[in-house]
Formats: sequence, C-alpha cells, structure tokens
Amino acid sequence: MRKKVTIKHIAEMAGVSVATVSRALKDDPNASLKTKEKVLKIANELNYHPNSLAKGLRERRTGTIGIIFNDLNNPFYTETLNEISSQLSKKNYSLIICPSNYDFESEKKNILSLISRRVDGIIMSPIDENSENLKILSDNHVETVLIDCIPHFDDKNYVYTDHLKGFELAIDYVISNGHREILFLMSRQDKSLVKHLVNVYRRTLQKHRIAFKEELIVYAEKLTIDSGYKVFKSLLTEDIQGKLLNFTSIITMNDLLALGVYKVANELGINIPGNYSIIGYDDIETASVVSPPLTTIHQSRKRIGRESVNVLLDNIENRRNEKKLICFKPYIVARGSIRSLI
Amino acid sequence: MRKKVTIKHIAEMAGVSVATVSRALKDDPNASLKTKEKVLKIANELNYHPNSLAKGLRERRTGTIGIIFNDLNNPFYTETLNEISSQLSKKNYSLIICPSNYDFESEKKNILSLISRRVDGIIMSPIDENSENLKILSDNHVETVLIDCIPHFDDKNYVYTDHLKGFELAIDYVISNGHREILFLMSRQDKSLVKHLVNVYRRTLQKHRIAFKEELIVYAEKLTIDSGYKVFKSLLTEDIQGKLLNFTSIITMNDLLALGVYKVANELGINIPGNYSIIGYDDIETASVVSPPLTTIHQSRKRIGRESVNVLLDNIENRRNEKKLICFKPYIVARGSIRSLI
DNA sequence: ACTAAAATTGGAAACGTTTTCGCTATTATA
DNA sequence: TATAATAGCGAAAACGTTTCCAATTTTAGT
Repeated sequence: MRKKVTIKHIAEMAGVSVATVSRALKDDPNASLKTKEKVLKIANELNYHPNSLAKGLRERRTGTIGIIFNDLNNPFYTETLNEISSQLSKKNYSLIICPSNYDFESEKKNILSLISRRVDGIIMSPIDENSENLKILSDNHVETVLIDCIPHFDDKNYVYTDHLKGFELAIDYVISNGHREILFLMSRQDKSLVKHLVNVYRRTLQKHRIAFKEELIVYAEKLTIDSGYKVFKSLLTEDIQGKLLNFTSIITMNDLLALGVYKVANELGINIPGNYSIIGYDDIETASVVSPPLTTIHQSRKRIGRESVNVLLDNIENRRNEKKLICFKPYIVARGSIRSLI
Repeated sequence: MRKKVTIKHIAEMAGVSVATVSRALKDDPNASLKTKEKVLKIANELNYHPNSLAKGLRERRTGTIGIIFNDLNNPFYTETLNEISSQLSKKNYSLIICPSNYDFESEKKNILSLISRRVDGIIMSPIDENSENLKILSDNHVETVLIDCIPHFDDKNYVYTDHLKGFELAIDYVISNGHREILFLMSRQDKSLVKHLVNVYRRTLQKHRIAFKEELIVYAEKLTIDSGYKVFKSLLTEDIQGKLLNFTSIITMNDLLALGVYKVANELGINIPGNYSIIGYDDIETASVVSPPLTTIHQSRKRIGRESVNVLLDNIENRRNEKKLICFKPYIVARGSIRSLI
C-alpha cells in the first residue's frame, strides 16, 4: 500500500483550503457550487478515495457493524447473515464478521477486537446467554443485539425465536402421531440450549404421561451433518452396553443432524418414515429436497436478520436507549418424515 | 458510544508520557520492566481498549482483509469463507465481508468501500474475470487474490479450480456410461463461466462424435436449489414449443441446481438414475445425503481458502510483488446418480 | 454608494495512536 | 574517578479527516 492522495493534495491543486475541500466533497451547503465542481473534478482526476480511518477517528463512528456468529457452516446462520448483510449494505454500513465456533475464548477475542475497531454496534449469537463475555459488552457500552438465544439481561436487545415453544411443538406433534418412544438427538456444542431442551423434553413427555428415559437423549459432537451421521450410525451398528435402544421416532436439535440420520438410513437401507419417523428443526432449504421431505420446525432467518438490523440501527442512529425484545413464534412444517401410528 | 479511555489518561495516572505508555503497552524493549507493569495495571483498571482507527491511521495498515464473494447462500462460498476466516483469525486479521450477489454495481461499491477502509488486502470471486472493477483494484495497488475464476491479468494472484477441466471430466464420465443425450443445466448468473462452459460442452461432445444440440442447454435464473427446481419442473410439465426434449442425463453447473432437480424428481415420482442420470459440480456436503447420493465433481474449499490467505499474507507481510497462480485439479466423486447404459 | 446581512472561505484544533530525535540518568569501561 | 556507552524517557510531529470560529467576500436593501 503506497502513498495515497489526500484532501490536502486536492486543496493544493484547487487552490483552496482543506476545510473547503472537505465541505465540497460532502456536498455541504456552506460551499459554493463553483468550488464543489472544481474540487470534485480534481478529486476524480487524482483518483481520490477518502480515508475512513481518519474520518472514523474524527467523527467517533465508523459505519461498521460487527457480527459474531457461532458457526458459518450452518445454513441457519449464513442465511441470517445474508439478510443482515443486504440490509446493512442498503444503509451503507460495512460488516466485520467473526465466527466464534462455539468457543468462549474465541468469542472473547472477537468481542475485544470489535471494540478496538470501534464498531458502531454488534449483532451476535452468544454461546451462553449469561457469560462474562457479554458483560464486557455492557462495560463498554456497545450497542448489542443478541439473536438465537434466550433473553437474560435487560441492557441488551434480543431478536429470537422461541425455541422452547418450538421444540414443545415438535414433541407434541410426534406424540400426536402415536409415538411414545422418542429419541432426542442433541449436541452439547450449543451448551446453553441443551440445558433448557432437556427440561422441555421431560416436561412435555410428562404432560402426555409418557415415561422419561435418560438413555433416549443422545449427544452428537457438533451440530453438523457429519456428527449426526456418526452418532446415529454407531447407535445402530454398535449396540452399546449390550442393550439395543427402542424408539420409533427421532427429534433432532437441528436439520443438519437430521440430514446425518438420512445419510445413515440411505446407507443401511433403513426406511424413513417406515422404520423411524424423524422431525428436524430450522427448516433449512435442503429439508424439502431429501426424500421423504423432512418434517421440521420453521424459524425465519429473513425476519431475524431484518429485525436485528432494524433494532440495532434504530438504537444507534437515534441514540435510543430502550432495549427491545422481539420474539418470533416457530411453526411446524409437516412433510413426509413422520409416520402416523394411529 | 461514549467517551473512551485513551493512552493519555493512562499517561496521566501513571505520571509518564504518552510515548512511554505506548511503548509499555506494546512490550517495547525501550521501556523498563517497572513502568511496563505499572502501565499495564492501570490500563486494566481503566478498562482500556486501544483504538484501532488511530493505530491504523498512523501505521498505514489496518490488519483487515476484505472479502467480496458472489453469494453467501452457496455452501461453496461459505465453506471457503470459513476456512479463510479461521486462517486469518490465527494471524489476528479481521475480515470485512461483502456479498456482491453477482451484481456489477454492488461489486464496485464494495471495492470502493474496502479501499476507503484501507484494508491490507482483498480476496474476491470476481463476477467477470475481465471487468472495469478489477482495474480499480490495480489502479489503487491493493493486493488482491482472485478465486474461483479463470486467470486473466498478470498483476493479480489467482487461486482457483480448473473448471474447464472439471466439466470436461463430468461430460466424459457421463458419455463413458453410454449417454448421448445430455442436458446441460446452467445459469447465466455466473456470466463469465457460462461462455466458457458452452465451448467445453460443444468441444467435448465433438470429441466423442456426438451432435451438439443448442436446445439441450437450459438456463436457470440463479445458481440455487429453487431456481433449479423451477426450471426443471417447467421443463418436464409444460412441454415447451410443443416438442418434448429428449435426454437421458443431466449435467448441472453446480450441486444446488442438481438438488433442485432431485426435488422435482421426488415430487413427480421420477426415478434417479432410472429415468434420468445426473451429475453435479462442487461436491457440497448434502450431495452425499440425498438418495441416491449425487455423483459430482469435487473442488476443495479448504485448500482454496487456505492457499488464498497464504498467498495474500505472504505478499502483504513480505512486501513481495511476484504474483502467484495456484490451480487445483478437480476430480470426480462417483456415487449413485449415474446409470450405466452399457 | 453605504451599510447590513448572507454566503464562502481559511486557520487551527481535535480525534488517538506511533515513532523519531534528543535529553537525562544510569551503568560499564578504562 | 573520569569517560564512554547505554537504558529509559519526553516532546513533538505525523497519519487524514471534520468542524468551530473568525475573517473575508459577495449580495441585497436603502
């Protein structure tokens, strides 16, 4: 990166002061039309590009939003990201993106980096809804929207789907189709959600007077297709502890895990929903292309993305201080992967 | 964003000059151990976070890399992005991401924004390998790595997969399985690749002495599952111009389009590969979970991501000026979606 | 033509760092 | 003990903007 042309060079060429150039370039009413034209012409000739660092330093705002997401290989996050990015781009904000990979240290590092870069705001999916890391944000008064988590602080904005409701919906649906042995495939990668879901699972079974069996909760390593594949395959092939698990249906923590199950089924010649019924969560696009199409719980990435930037920019640009809580209700998308036993 | 503590405040508290604080904080050998400890302690107490803007302004480097990618809904790009991001994070670079959505104006806007933000380098998938936009980068001497395209300039680095070879491989493979009526499903969204692929298709057919039929090239609107679904469905249901197309196999420009075809097949009860054989391109993860698993051409996102940051950082940090050309050879992953007619 | 008001302009400070250069203590060398 | 070398520090400039304030020029009003 070599020497760049600055406002100073333009000023010299135009025979005016830097102050005037600055005004001319930003189309300030306090600059005459004549100088505006002259300055603009010279700026173009010199191939001038304003230095955002200097601007940001002086103005104490950068026009940059930071994003910290758990996992960019998960379509849920990338689709949300996409919507966020297109909304922000319309308003001329840039986007610094940091994947945390569900790692606290990495999350912390990212937060500190964004603070140093003086982003105007942060949208993030926190690893845990109550962690030290979030306190750092509060201490530094950075405007934050938390997504995809359960509200916990009242000095932060939340835009989220009610997962507790969503999973209850899923379990209800499976049960209403006559299933009573329901495998729940989770992953401890999402540390905080797991705790809640175990409760939801237990409570919902109880509601229907079905016995809760610890061993029907199974953990994949990560929330990926491959992890789902591995754990389900070993579940079916190595029969652990000498006893085979009994279940007629499967609920997965997200669609990726469900796709892992599909992959196993294909390989082993297992029929869905003949042998096992299955329901996913998220409603990613591929859910509708596999065969049979996957029944799942839908949460809208578009709306989460859109609302989170709305809330964020509203607070930033109007210096508001009320914190918002926006909750979306998930709904079920019934397709072909649940067999009725009734 | 309110008042922040600066190096100046620390200096006052510690009773030293700002120069000393600066040195102490960066562990400069020209600062005594005693002052280092004192300064560090105060910095922590005051909750100090260095201002990257000021630092960048002064140092003429920002520790930021810009990424301009066509489409963040495409797993090919997000997986590449993931690898890039984890490599960069290791070296403490930040990442500004800009989706161009295959739109020239948007690409241009992104480039200008990144230049203004004084990124240290750019990794981008250009919409066209020979566009005005790329000249802007040259004019401003910003270190650039172009990925996923065909090399064209010699003042830029390229890290890419040889798609021409890749598609030839695909066509050869289909033909070697006895197919002679091959539908090619493309999308003009990737403007520049289409031109080349039409030639590859034509040439490869010729090599095998098979007649080229214009009407067997079909265009989806975008490179997405949904676009593939729509165009293939209308191809099968509305029989256009009164004549039904005759083909036994399909080549798609990427796996997403192929998944669209799968979706149609599921809906209409069409058997793959019984009724139609199909081969995709990219080898995204879902290719292996659909049924039958999709035969496709593999290109490695990991390697592209890794090499592009290697090349970029090497050039930036060592002020090199030789431009590199790194080409990966794609290979075929034979699964179950091609039926042999022989 | 003379004054008052309005429109343009320029000077300079400020944003928060890093770094060069020179100065003062301190230590090592003879 | 005198001198040379070195370690540690501070002052100030620089990075490239924006903006306040004051100065100047232009325009309008009589």
